[in-house]
Amino acid sequence: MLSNRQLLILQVIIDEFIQTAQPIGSRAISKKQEVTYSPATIRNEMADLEEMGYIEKTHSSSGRVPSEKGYRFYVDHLLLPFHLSSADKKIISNVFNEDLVEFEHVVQNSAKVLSDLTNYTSIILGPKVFETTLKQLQIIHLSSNTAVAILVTNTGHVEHRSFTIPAEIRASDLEKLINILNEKLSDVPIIQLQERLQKELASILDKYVSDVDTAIQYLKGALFEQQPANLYIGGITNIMLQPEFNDITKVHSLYSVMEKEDVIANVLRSYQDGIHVAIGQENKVHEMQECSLITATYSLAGEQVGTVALLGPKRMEYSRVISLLNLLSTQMTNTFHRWI
Amino acid sequence: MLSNRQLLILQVIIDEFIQTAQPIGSRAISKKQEVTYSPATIRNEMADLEEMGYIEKTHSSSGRVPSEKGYRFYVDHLLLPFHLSSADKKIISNVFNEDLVEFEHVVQNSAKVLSDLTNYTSIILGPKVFETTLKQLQIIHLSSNTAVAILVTNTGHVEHRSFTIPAEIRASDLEKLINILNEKLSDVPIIQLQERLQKELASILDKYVSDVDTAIQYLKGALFEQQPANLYIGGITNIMLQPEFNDITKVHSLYSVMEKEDVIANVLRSYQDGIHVAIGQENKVHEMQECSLITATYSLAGEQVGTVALLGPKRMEYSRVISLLNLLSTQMTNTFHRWI
DNA sequence: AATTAGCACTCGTTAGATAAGAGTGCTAAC
DNA sequence: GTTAGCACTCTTATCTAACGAGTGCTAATT
Repeated sequence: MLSNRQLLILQVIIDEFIQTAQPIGSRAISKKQEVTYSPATIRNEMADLEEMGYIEKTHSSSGRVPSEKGYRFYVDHLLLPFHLSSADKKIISNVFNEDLVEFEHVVQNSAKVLSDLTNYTSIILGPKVFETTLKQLQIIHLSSNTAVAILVTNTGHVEHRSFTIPAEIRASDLEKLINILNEKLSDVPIIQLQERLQKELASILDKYVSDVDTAIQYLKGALFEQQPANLYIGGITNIMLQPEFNDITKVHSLYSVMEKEDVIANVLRSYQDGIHVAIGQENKVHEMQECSLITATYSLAGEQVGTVALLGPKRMEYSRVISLLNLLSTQMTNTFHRWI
Repeated sequence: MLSNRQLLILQVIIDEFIQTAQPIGSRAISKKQEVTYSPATIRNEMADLEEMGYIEKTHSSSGRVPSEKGYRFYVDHLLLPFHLSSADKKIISNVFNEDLVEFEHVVQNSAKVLSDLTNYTSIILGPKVFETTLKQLQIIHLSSNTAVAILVTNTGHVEHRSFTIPAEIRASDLEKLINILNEKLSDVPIIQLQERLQKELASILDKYVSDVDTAIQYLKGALFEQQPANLYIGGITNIMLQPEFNDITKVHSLYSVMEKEDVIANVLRSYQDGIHVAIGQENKVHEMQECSLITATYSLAGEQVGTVALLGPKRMEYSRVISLLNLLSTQMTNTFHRWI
């Protein structure tokens, strides 16, 4: 469909625009080493490329700018394998060489490193606690009527909730309840906990514990209400360095949506296995339609548990970013695998 | 020093500027109900106020704008007691009527409510874990050589760290260690934990546990390294709504410093008991010198444990904000007191 | 037949000029 | 002591002209 010359010109336009954020003119293209044609020839090809929708003008006599279709084609067909510098590789692997190993910790550091390396904004969706299994459940009394419930998973993740113990539940009953639960529910996937609590265990517990319904109700309330989204955002200010975001209203609308952790978490969750690139309007969240979002998933025991993403202008360094995400998600998967 | 008329005019200028963000002219002041003088008279007084440094011109024939000295005088001498609307009061007290009581939870909600009510950015420094006491210490094994250490305080705060257990420590020793620690260290202030661990307990533990040094070393590493700052920021995008921040570079520099949690935490910690107002250059952090920061502290058992703050333009609604902070910090203190 | 040089044309950007308007300082009158 | 009046200053908005980067088209060249 596209001639080799058109491919070359499209590639040059996008590469150049990614660097400069300025419309590219025929003269500038002609001057590039790999291009051997005169500006006039290039103008003809550019007119064709524009007709096909791969590039656009900002006004009638301006140079050309990639369209979203252009970026899409570039990402799908023109991406050259990018060789990460050994410095970059080292910085990333350093994240995984720390001694105190913990999901949250690794994830947070990864977010920071990723945003520092790219000057984009990194978003990491932490492991879904639901897909891990229960290691231990504990209730620790703070005073006569308050306590904190702690849930530890096999991945070292800790969830906790404080709650007030209603007068009608006896402390000894709560103790018994927890003992039984630990015995019965150890290594059960978190996602099944609620169901198991209700269905299988109610009858058993009934024998030992009085007023089991209320107790379970409170336990559920304590443990499952308001699961936090587990989202880490790094380098959020980087977006303001991009020339396409020197308009405060654009930054404001983007930042407002970034504050809504549940919205962002849902966006990331909607991308499964592998690397995904959403360019501009391809993003469903309206406020992100001036941006590109690149996501990669990481896994634990073969099960995909989280997402690493980078948010930047449509004019992103796709090649480098994809390589970085690839490396990082692989390393995360490897590291977490070792822990089980 | 200042005549009543000058006080009145200064008050009107600042009140008006806080609302409009526009320089105030003599004509506008004269039109105010409470002012009975002609523009010419007011111009004379304004010239005097300017000479004394309370107000400034933006250019030679502009209206006047409060100087930082003016704001300082306003805050110190002209602040009228502000009557919060009952709606505001209700919104705040609702934060404390939730059932699931927990420091983090209350603090986070407070930050959100505060920024929503004011349209400024709220910053809350969570309770210093050091000033609370240990309730329980736990080690939960994840696998043969990894575990998570959990520390619960009397305030329902939970700290946790994952760590790898070195080969030279026996699991049974770790168990014994924890048992002894729980027995001996219950209700000890967290801040003293490290010291007590090292000095008083080493000898006792020595009898029961082999290679106690290594074990303690690892425990300390797991518990005390990298204490997170415990900082909650709400409504960070609100700053962009202020006309003085429609320059992207200003927003960027401010946001960059807001990302450095340790810097912000130190700033807040530097203000003790009561309400403090830092206006513009009075802020030590350079990036905040276009802003005003108002802080209030809250206490637990008579001990000040955290700080609530609002960051906005110098042109802040000081009166309302101070009332809100007062109410909120009092409520926090009361609520937390009840929990002990 | 493909490529390129040449040229008229378009449009955004910048600089300067002008006018309007808001506000001041000062003087003289009240 | 207060105020009306007026000349003056400075900002802002609008307009115009010149400039330049880049295009599209045509005709010449390879």
